Amino acid sequence: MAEKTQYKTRQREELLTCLREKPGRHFTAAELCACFREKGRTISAATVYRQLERMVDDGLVNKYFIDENSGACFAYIDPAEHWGGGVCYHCRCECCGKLIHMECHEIEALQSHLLAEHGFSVDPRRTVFYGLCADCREAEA
Amino acid sequence: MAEKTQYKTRQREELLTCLREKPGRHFTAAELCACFREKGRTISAATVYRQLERMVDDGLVNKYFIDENSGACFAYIDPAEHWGGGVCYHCRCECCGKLIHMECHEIEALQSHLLAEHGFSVDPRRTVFYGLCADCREAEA
DNA sequence: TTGCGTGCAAAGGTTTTGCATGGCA
DNA sequence: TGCCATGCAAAACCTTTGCACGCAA
Repeated sequence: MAEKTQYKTRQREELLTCLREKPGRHFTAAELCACFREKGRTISAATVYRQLERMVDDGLVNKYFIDENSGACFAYIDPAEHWGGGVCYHCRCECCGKLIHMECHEIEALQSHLLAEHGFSVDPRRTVFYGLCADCREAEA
Repeated sequence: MAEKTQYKTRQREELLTCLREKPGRHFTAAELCACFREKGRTISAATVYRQLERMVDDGLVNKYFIDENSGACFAYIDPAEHWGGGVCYHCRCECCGKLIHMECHEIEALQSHLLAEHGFSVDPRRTVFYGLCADCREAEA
């Protein structure tokens, strides 16, 4: 992956810090820019995108397409907390719109099954389970 | 869902015709506009988006995000393929766009697990597994 | 010093919105 | 007739790109 020399610039380091501060949480590019602004630091949107693209290539960060109304999301892959590649799945409640992060062995097992028995390799970055969350199911009853 | 009166306009009917002509195939908004142009018919992009949004709300059409570099895709939901008896899930190949219909006990088992252990009730009609099909995985290797 | 990274601004594409007009029921 | 849908254009967005300058090694 990381074929080219990589400089340790201030922007790159602070970007990684922002991402690592909330492990498992996903950020849009705009949210990361805001994260810099809150700390009185600066970064340009172009740099955010360029660095994130590189981090995705290097396997440091995952890119998700979850929310149809905003852009792509990025999340740091915590090697300590994540098992099996550091990917979590997402569930979207059709009723309240809530997004649920889920690390679940059964989903991982299904992923293996689909690959082994159906030849289909699931991409967790884009796969979202749609349905009803516990709160909304309760409210409906 | 369909709360408001819905007029049968020329544009709406022809849009549905375009979508139904190639069942299971997904179209971008731009492709649908092109589809009209080829037939010597006209429609504005705004109308395409407004009608598609409504069709998604009404459960006539699914909205997909397959290609990160182009926009959203829309596909007509063939009622014949969605019988009431068995649970049918869909897998979408991100590479060739193929839609795979799948009846799989493991997926249903996962569905039960998510409901029992996580309180999340999956909606199979809207949930799509994105990834790579067997053919495209082979081609990549 | 060398060449990669950055910022800025402009361009690219997709999708949404405001407003006047047109058309269905 | 009363609304709703449409078309057009502009705007809003997200993301990429070109170019000159700055900075890490």
